[in-house]
Amino acid sequence: MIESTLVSVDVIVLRFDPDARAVLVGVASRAQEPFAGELALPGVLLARGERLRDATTRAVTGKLGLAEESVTATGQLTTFDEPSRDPRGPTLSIALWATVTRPTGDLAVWRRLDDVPALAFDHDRIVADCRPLLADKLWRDVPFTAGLLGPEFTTAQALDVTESLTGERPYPANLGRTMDRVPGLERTSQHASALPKGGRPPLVWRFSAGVAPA
Amino acid sequence: MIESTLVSVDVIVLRFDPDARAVLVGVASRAQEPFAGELALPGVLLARGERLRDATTRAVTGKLGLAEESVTATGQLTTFDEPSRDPRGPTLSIALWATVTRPTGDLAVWRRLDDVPALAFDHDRIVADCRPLLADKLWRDVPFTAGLLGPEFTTAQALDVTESLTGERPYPANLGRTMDRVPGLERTSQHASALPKGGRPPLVWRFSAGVAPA
DNA sequence: TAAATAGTGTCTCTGAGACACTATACA
DNA sequence: TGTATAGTGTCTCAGAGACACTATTTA
Repeated sequence: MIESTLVSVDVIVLRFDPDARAVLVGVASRAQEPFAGELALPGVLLARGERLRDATTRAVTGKLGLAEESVTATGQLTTFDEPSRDPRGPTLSIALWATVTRPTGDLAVWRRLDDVPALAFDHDRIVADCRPLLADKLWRDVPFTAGLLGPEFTTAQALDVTESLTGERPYPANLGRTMDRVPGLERTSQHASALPKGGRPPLVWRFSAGVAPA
Repeated sequence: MIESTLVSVDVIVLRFDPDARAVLVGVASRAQEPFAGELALPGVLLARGERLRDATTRAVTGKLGLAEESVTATGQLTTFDEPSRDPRGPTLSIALWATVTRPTGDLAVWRRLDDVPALAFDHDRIVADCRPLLADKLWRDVPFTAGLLGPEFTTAQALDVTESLTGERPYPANLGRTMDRVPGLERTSQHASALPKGGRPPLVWRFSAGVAPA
């Protein structure tokens, strides 16, 4: 019988912060060696028979201190198999994404996706390699998009999220046409509450019931 | 210490057969229980510290009986985590692709990608879920494309491969423009040898040295 | 010359990008 | 009325798709 590899699950936890007008990544200070005290992506060892989705939730709740209900969507990215990535020995790392709602009283350090600090293990590489994959999901992967933006949002917020993920801010008219083609997303005629600094109140976009997160 | 999950690697082995004018998948009859005698994708358990690339080669050589040199390119697809997928107990399955050259004296059963027979485990599902991912790689993932078609090929062969993977046969002129934009692929002015049934001899496309498989 | 195959020129349609212009709020 | 924000109409350009037409071989 072959001795099997350990499998860890490392999660890129994303959240849109309307005040910061940016997508944030949740990382946490490591409690134990190796890399104690350094920032790292939340990760756990996959238990025998455990689903990836469950391990993702376990990492987000256990390492970032978020409530289970705040996880709005999850999914796979890629697998990293460099044997020396963990000094304790060879482990496979399955990279996953999770979108979460604004947390209350969590342990996480939230940093802008375009300004992620140095992380432990090979987590810098995981973030770098997975960023294009995440950017590609926006407006194409409906659960990802709905999980990130929530059931209702304005065009300006959609612009902010797009800029955070792709690095480029599209023209509003063009983004509007992109959104018109997203299944389950509809342009409402409802106006959002007025802005603090004046200006025309924005219209609201809404994901229909089957698609929107709880 | 958490008891860790077993990780298996299941490979979708692809090869272009110019005579059949189609992309073929290599499967093999299982030698042992469970599912002894049934066809299955070549797969192995990932050893501790083993790279995915090495496990892929091991599966292709061990289960299909191909030479190591016939593997021209490999890559990741997705991970399947359904706990009941293997009756022996919960295992994670990492699906990978490999492209190979025409084998000599192998154990494999080669079937057209559009006519894959019923397979053991959840391999039907793996093939079904991964087909769109494979189709998406053609002309976009250069190692995949070069591995499948080899260093030199004709437009007609490119049409056959495209039809096998996507289900639709493009117009030659349009496919030519797609290929013009593939980095490392060049349209030569060299004619292939004349055809058995008459007709204009086709031009040859060539992958440049750094890109083409050995 | 007919049949079979290969290759090209070009029209159309769609979607991304760019930008000027219009609309609606607060001070 | 000025400033700040939001939203729209439309031009342009690139790429996908479609197709008619031309080219080169064998029988």
